[in-house]
Amino acid sequence: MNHKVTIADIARELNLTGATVSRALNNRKGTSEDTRRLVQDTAERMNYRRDRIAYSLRSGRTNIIGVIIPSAEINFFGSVVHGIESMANQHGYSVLLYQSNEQPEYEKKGIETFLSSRVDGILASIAKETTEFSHYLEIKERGVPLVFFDRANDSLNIPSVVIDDYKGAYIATEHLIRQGYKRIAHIAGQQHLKIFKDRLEGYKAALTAYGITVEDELVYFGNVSIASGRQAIQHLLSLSKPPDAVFAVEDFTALGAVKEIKDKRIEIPEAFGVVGFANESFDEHITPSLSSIDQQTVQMGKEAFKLLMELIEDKGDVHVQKRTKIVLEPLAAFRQSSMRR
Amino acid sequence: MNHKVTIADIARELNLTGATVSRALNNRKGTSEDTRRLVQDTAERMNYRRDRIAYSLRSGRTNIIGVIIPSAEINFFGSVVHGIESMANQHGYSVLLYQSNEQPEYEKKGIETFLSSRVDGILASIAKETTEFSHYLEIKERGVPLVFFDRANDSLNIPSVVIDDYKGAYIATEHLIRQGYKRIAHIAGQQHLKIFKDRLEGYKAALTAYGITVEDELVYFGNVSIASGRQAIQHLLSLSKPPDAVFAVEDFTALGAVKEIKDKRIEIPEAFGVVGFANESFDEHITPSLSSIDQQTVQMGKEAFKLLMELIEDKGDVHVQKRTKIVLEPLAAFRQSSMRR
DNA sequence: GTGAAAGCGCTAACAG
DNA sequence: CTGTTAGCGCTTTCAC
Repeated sequence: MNHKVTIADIARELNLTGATVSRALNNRKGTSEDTRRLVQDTAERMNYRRDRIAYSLRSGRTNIIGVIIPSAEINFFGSVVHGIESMANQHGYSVLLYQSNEQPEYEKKGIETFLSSRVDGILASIAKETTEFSHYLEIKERGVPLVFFDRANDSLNIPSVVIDDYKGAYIATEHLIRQGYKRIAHIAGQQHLKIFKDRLEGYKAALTAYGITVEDELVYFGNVSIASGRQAIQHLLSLSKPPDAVFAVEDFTALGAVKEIKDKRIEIPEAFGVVGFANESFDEHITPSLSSIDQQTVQMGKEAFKLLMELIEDKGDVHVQKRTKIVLEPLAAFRQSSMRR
Repeated sequence: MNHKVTIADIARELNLTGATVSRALNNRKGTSEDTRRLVQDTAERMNYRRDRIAYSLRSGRTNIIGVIIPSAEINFFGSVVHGIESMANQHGYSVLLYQSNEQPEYEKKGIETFLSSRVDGILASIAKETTEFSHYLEIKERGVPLVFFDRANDSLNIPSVVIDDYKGAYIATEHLIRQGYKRIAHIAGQQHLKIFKDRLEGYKAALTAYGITVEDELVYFGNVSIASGRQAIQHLLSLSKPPDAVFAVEDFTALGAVKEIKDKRIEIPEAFGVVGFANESFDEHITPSLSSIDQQTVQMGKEAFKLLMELIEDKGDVHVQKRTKIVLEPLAAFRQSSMRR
């Protein structure tokens, strides 16, 4: 472990001063072509690497962004982080990762750490348990750019990147209609979460658009789980006029539905169609393969980073005040569970 | 955006000097109880937060570790990162995340960034395409602690945390034997990768231990994919004495095998047993659910961080030279595809 | 117990 | 075109 090479070392080596070496290394104007080359070659030879800490202290920029996700163990977020990091890397930024575990206390601690680390900007997906948002507003007050992804809160007036849940639900429902299913049910999620509410709305809108009456008894309110999907099917099939298809609010719920339908020896997709939401990796491997709606996770990460970077670079500009919301298109991922034709 | 509060601000407010404030904030000895309390209260009131950049520049410590993974999109690594970040957070460290995309060029760039950022230590899983390791050795030369997880290279003499692939394969094969299967095949992976080689060895060892002769024709060398699993089954079933069970090197291969076996109308697990490796999330949702070997991903992340932290704190100690290798126990995750009894 | 002063490594003013 | 000086915010000697 040899002593770390600093600008001063290079300066000494070449009988120059630190300032000149710094200028040469950064290709600032005011250095002769000769010295610049000389300095850069020497730096290379001595294996010099700029100290980002010192650079940051002096310049006020860290080229680091903080990212808060509920958990890296959730596929969805791993995928978004993949998009974020790829794009960040491309633009010379590093990613500091923090998990909220769905708890506001962790969120707060993460934000503390990020601010203390002087990150240039923050990307965050709000924890499920969070109901009070002052810690996010503090980021704003500190003048640090912030962008929400996936889990946003419109009332905070903070830029965000989300997907169009309403439209995704609409597409899913429309697909079932076009496949000739006559009574289409919906297994809904908790309605205090906007994404689930939007999906219910999208479902209703599609039915209405095709002249089909929305029947309350065909909407089952579950809690987003495999068990909930099973219960929903049990209930729905017990109706005097049972449905012949279901759009589930999310893939695990759809999976539960599929399992229950199979247990009841009802043929999928011939006698019963199923569509989920999220395009989980298991979708294509179960039998029958599960139709779903893709949320463009990687793209979401990329867009979120790009938006954040714009905010970082426009800082102080009037622009920053402009509320921005990027809404991504959900994509159809239809498979056996709903393809009757 | 009000001006950021510094130690100097607090000192001015209290007619003290920065040195005293710093001591008081950090509970260093040499400050009266009174001033300490006063300073801490004032800091709280003024909403002071220590600047990590300045702290790092002065102290030489960042409390940041760098983590290199192939991709955050791969479940396995998301899970390990979850373990790493949880443990790091608990110990006051932050995680800087970098994806290698399986390419050595990215690895090098990530290492550059980490060293330049003065991370206190580095955790890495080697990229598949990497065959030359000088960039990793440079970390060592720089005196920065490094620990490999999952994908390690024993010849580099660098501490690592891995799972016992040999034993996992042994357990899987033994289980099939105990379930009464008589001719057990193995779909192997590329043998230049140590993990796959170890699994083949474990398979052979289990057979031998139970007095069963290892037959070369029952070992199919595939390339780790669904398609490869299907091909393997086609080949194995065409033998004059076909197997009645298979241990696949990894879950996607096992999945391909299951699909092919089902297509051939052979009953699983009655007429044919299947065990995979990795305990992928789809395992429990396919039909029949897939038996597998769990790799303790979260635990791996936690152990890796703990080991790294020890190295960071023992730095300069003789200890550091001691080669350390933590081998985690693979866990049985047996399900329908192999449970005949 | 507190203050004064120096310095971590870098860059930006200002001179020359 | 290059050097001198100062300072980012913090901690740590060394005095008093």
